[in-house]
Amino acid sequence: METAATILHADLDAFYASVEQLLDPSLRGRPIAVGGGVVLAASYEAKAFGVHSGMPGRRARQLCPQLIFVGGHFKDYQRLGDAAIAVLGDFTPLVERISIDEAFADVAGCTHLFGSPAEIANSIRRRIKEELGLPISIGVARTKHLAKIASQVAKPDGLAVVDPATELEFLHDLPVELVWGIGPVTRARLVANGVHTVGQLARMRRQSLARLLGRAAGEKLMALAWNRDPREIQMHRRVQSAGAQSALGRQPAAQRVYRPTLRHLADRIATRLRAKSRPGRTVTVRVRFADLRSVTRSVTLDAPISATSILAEIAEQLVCTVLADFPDETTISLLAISVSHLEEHADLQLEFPLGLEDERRRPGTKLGLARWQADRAVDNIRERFGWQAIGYGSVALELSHSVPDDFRKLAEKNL
DNA sequence: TCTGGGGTCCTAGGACCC
DNA sequence: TCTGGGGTCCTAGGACCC
Repeated sequence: METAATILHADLDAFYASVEQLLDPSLRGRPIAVGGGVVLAASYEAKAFGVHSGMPGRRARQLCPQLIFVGGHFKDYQRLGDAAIAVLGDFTPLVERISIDEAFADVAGCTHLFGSPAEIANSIRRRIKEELGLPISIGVARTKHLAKIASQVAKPDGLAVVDPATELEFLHDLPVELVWGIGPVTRARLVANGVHTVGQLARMRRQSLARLLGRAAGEKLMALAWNRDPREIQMHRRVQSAGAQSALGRQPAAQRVYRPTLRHLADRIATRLRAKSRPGRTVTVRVRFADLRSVTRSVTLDAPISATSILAEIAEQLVCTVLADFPDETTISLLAISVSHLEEHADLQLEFPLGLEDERRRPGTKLGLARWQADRAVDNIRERFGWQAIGYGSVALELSHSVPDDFRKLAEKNL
């Protein structure tokens, strides 16, 4: 007996743009883009002109002269995104949120209460439309992978249910790039080998696929092409890393440029790590040069850290090694810091000896305890008076950013 | 004319240990 | 002297996703 199709994938349509059109009715039916220097989201009317997220604002205006740019109501995005996901939670606790506007749910255990999966999906869509005023597309299938594909096929504002009896016919007619994990590079490789559809992918020989894409990737894609997706709904996922980055345009590779930027990035990351008591052991920096090539350097410490100044200093050392390795590169266009190997500390007190331990291994720096206390003081002041109330000495709070900090926060996952 | 910022996972080589 | 296997961790790079 085959399993029933009980996995839902729900995806709010053009989410940020839809919220803007909800808040300001004069924007409805018109091409709009959230953002300015860069497009953060585009309405369907704008997408029809080829406008998409990540696109430079100038380019978008060229493609669509009547495009309306709106600043963005980030608090409302968070509020409405949370509310939409909460509607799913009214039907089943088995909800896995993927991002602010997207989630999986397994309704196998609640069909006796609310009807078939298709009926549940319809109820969810109706409620989100009536209560929040937002369009949402839902795919229903036997696996997460196929449910996600179905929701993409259903867009905009639609429902697609894939009957297990005919799922392979449905899947095999689709273009390969709809498969999760096939991006531009992999698609190009497949197309170069005459593989355009999921069906053609499914009929490839394992050896050919492994040669083309590597063994693990090949096996994974072959499984998905036959709709063998073993992934289950995961309600609570722990995040593996926390990072921040800043595009710089074109700046000289000089300390007066990278020091304040790294301080700012380290400040943002370390504050999050301390707030969740999740210090990390591995620090990675990425330096992107003017030609968009990027280089990474990382170091894994004996003990986890979450102190702003320590993170900033390690990051600066790593950036120095990059610049020393590439002496001909005099212009940088982006700096990034990421902290991984995150540990879990129930109590921040545990980091006391670790700060001292770090001190022991890196003699000549200031006392770790003092740094820890300084961070706690800054955290406390910010908790009471806001982020801008206080900063570290050489951190440039007034750094100009192409993307507002409020938008960045939306993308942060809970540690 | 150069895509911003937050993430995940995989690969391959080398160090090191048994 | 040359040969071998297996496992873990670290590092650098790359593809992909939202």
